[in-house]
Amino acid sequence: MSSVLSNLNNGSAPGAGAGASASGPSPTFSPLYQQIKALITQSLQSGEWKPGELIPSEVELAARFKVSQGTVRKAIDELAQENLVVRRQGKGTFVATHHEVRAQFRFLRLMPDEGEPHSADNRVIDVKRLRAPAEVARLLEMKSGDPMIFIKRVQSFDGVPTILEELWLPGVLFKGLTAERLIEYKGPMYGLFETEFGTRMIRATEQLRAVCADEHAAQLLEIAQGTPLLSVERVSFTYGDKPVEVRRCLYLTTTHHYQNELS
Amino acid sequence: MSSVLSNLNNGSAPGAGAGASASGPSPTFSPLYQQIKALITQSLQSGEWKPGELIPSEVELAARFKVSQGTVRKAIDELAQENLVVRRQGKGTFVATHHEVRAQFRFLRLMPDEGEPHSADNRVIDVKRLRAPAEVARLLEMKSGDPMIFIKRVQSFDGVPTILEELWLPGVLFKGLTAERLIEYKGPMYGLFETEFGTRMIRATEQLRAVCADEHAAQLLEIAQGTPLLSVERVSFTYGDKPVEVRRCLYLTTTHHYQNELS
DNA sequence: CAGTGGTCTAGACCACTCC
DNA sequence: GAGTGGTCTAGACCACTGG
Repeated sequence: MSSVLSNLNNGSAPGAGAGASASGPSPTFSPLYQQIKALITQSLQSGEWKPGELIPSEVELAARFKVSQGTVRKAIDELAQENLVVRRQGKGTFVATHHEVRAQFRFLRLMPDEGEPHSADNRVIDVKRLRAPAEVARLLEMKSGDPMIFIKRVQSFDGVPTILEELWLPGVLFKGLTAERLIEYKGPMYGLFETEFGTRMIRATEQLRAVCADEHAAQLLEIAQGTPLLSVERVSFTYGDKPVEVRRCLYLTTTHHYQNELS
Repeated sequence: MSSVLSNLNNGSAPGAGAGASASGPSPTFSPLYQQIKALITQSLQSGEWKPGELIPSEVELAARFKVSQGTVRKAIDELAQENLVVRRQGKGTFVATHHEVRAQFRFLRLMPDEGEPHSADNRVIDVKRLRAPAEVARLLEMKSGDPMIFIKRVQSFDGVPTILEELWLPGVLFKGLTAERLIEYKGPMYGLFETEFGTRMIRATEQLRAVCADEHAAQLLEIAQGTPLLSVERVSFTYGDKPVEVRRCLYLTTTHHYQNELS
C-alpha cells in the first residue's frame, strides 16, 4: 500500500499531514514531500536518470509514490531550487548538467571588468598521481596518503594568463583521468567529470584571501613576483554532501574581478 | 469586486488561473500570487508594517485580497526566500530586520580562519558631507555633484585592525546622520539605517579584487605598505532594486577569509 | 484553548511544447 | 490534440505558540 513512506493515508477522506501518529515511538519524522525529494535524489545519484535526461512527469511520479501531484511538485520545486533539476514548461523536468551555459557561471565567478565573459583557453601544466597531503585528506574526509590525482593548469583570457589552479581529486573516483583526456576535452571540466566519471558537482564552498604571487606563480602567470593575487580555496561536494574536490586557485584581478551577490 | 487584481473569478466554480482572458488586448499579465507579492512588498516599503513587526496572518491577507490562502502563501513563500520576511510557525510572519544575529552575516562574509566570529569594534575615522564623484553617482543612479554623506571607519577584531571601509550614502536619505550617531549606536550599521532613517538594505552586489595596501591604508590598518588586501566594492539596494549605498572595503586576510557558498 | 504557519489532497483551468 | 509544468481554489488535518 503506502510504499515505504511514513504516510498514513488510509480509507477515509483526503487530508493527510505527515508527522507522528498514535502508534510507535518513532523518533524522527519528516514531511512527505521531503521523503519524496530524498527518493528522487537517490534516483539522480544512482544514475537512473542521467544528466540532461528527462525525468518522469509529476503525475507519473505521484502515481509511483502514491501521493498527490502537489506533494511531488513541492519536492521537485526544492530540487529545482538547489539546481539538481531544471523545469521546462510544456516539456518536462530535466536532470541538471554542467554542459550548459547556464551552469557554467555558477562555479566561475571571475568576470571581466568590461564586456562579456569570454571562454578561457586552458593549458594543462601537470597531471600526476600523488598521495593525499594531510590538509587535503582532512578536507575530503579521507586518509592522509590515500591515492589522489593532482592537476595543475593555467587559464587565459584573450591570451592573458589569468587563473592558476591546482586540483586534488580522489584517485578512486577518477581512475582513467589523464592529461590527454583533459586537454582534448572540449567544454567545462565539471562536464567531463560528470559524463566520463559519473561524479557531478552539486555545490561548493570557497574561502577568499589576498596574497602575493610567489616565484612559481609569477612565472606561470607571467607577472612580477609580489603581484597581489586573489586566492580562492574551494571544496566541491557531490550528492549526499560528500566532498570530492579540493582546488586552490590564484586569480589575477587586474582586468577581472570576482563577482558575488549578497541576497 | 475583484479589487484591483487581474483575477477574473466570478460566480462559477473554483479554479481560476490568471493570464489573459477573451476580453481586452491587455499586453502583460502576471500570476495572481506575483501581484499579491507586489502588494505586500508595497506595504513593507511604505512602512505600513515596520521591521520586526508581525504582518497580518495568511487568512487575513487572503480575505483582504479576495484570493485563496494558498495564493497568499505562495507570495509570502517567495518573500521569505528573499529575506524580506521571516516565518515563524505558530507565531506568524514578521518583517525581517537587521537587528538579528541571523541577518548580520548575510552582509559580512569575513570570517576568522579559526574559532567563532567575534563582534567587531568600530572606530569612526571620518564623517563628511561631500558632492558625489562621477563614479559614485553612476553606481547610485544619481547626478554627479549631488549631496552625499561620506563615512570612513576601521573595524578591529580582538584589537587587530582588519577592515577599512569608505561609504557613500545619498545625503537626501540620511540627513541627520552624524559621527556621534554612528559612534554611540550599538549594533549593526544597517540596523541604524533601518530604524533611524527608514532605509532597509535588501541585497547587495560585490566585486572582489586583490590589491596592495597604499600608504594611507597601511597606516590605518597598522600594516606594512604593499601588504596584499582584499578589495570589496559593494553596491547595496533597497526596495525596488534602488541602489542606496556604495562601499569600498579593504579586508586584511591574514587571519580572516571571505567565505562564500556556490550553490 | 484559539490562532498561526506547515503539510496534504483533489480537482480545475491555464500556457506552453511538440506532433 | 495530448502531455507537460504553472496557477488557483477549497478544505482538511497537523505542529507549534501563546494565553
